[in-house]
Amino acid sequence: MTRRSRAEMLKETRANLIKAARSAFAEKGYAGASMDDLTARVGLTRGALYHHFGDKRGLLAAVVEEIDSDMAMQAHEIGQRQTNSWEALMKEGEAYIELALDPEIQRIVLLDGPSVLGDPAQWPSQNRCLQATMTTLERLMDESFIKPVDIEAAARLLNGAAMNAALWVAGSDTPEKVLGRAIHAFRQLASGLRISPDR
Amino acid sequence: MTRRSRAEMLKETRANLIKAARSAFAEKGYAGASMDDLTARVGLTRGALYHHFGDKRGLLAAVVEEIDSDMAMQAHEIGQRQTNSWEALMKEGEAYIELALDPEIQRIVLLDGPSVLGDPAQWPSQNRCLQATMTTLERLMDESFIKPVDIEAAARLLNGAAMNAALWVAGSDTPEKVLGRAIHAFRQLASGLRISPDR
DNA sequence: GTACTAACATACGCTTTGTATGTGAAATTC
DNA sequence: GAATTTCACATACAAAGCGTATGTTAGTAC
Repeated sequence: MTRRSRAEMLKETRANLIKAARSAFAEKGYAGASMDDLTARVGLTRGALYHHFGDKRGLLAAVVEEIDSDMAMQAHEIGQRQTNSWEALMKEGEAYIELALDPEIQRIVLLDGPSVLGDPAQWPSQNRCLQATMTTLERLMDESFIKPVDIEAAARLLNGAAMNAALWVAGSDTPEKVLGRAIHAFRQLASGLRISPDR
Repeated sequence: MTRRSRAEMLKETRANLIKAARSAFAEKGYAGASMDDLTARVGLTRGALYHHFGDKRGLLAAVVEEIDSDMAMQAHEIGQRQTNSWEALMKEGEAYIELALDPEIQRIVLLDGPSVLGDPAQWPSQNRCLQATMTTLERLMDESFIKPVDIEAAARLLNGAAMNAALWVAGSDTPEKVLGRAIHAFRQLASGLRISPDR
């Protein structure tokens, strides 16, 4: 029998709303997205939304959490594929920059997110991207690849640089070209953390 | 006679509106600030606002331009006070971080600005902070203090790092302590651009 | 002094948000 | 297995805010 349990339907509704919100927020921006339209598009009304997420902000928080999680996973996985620890950090940073080329991520996480939810570093999702970078940095320090740095501070600045680079790339007329320049500069900056003054 | 010319009154009205907007946006955030309240506080109605700035966004743009200008001036001036070119860049960066501790700058320029007006680097004000950093970097390159880097790319990432650091500092429980950590990390990252592998 | 324009004020409609209340079906209790 | 509670929504309502269209008044040009 195709009968779905109540819990299953609940999860599906939540997922549907979040999915719709992702595209709506990405297209119209947070302020421009109408909750009536959003919910109607998945065959519901605002009643469902306020039941599940409390308010419009709550929905954005859920969306951001999901995207943030995705980003951290992908970037960290790419980093893990590297054998060289230093390259792992570099590729991870590059991955953030490239991931942020996605308009959805741009608009929702980089632009509207901070405005509505405040400093990303203090999001309930604890900014998994930051966590991932910190983990990588710790490993580098253990292996004496980098100077004894303040891990959190370094991770924050590195991430900030990467995110800003992403905005730059995405906003440019020739993203492909600018991407290369951004990545190169990222590597140069990061090299400031290394022990051996890289080549 | 205390008679003011028409042009003077116009300028004064604009200035009054911008001033009121600065505090209103800083306090309530862009979305939360009511244009009715805002204009009433300086003895006007929304009519004046829409006449001078077109719409709410236009007012924010004007406010951001003013603040951005102030920031760049102050930071650059601090940089110019240094005799050592490298220290100039460092102090300039530190100045940005410290300036951004001002809640007004935080909320308006770092959080709401990008959300409403888009990527700061593409603001009509051309982001004077970025321009200032680029100027300083160029000088450093001429004097062979730093490697031959992509000036724009380096400036963008540096600024991004600084701004992110500022958010971190401001959001922390012990801003004074965190400020030191942020500045130190900033210097370490920036050293990646130097030719001599600083001490 | 007449015509025009700049600098506002007033009035209105539309959209949107949040909340308060209703409802039916499933789950629980006994 | 009937009664009751609870969940997952829908509906209705009130309030606020934005933008626009339309006055209105004071200065300016000629």
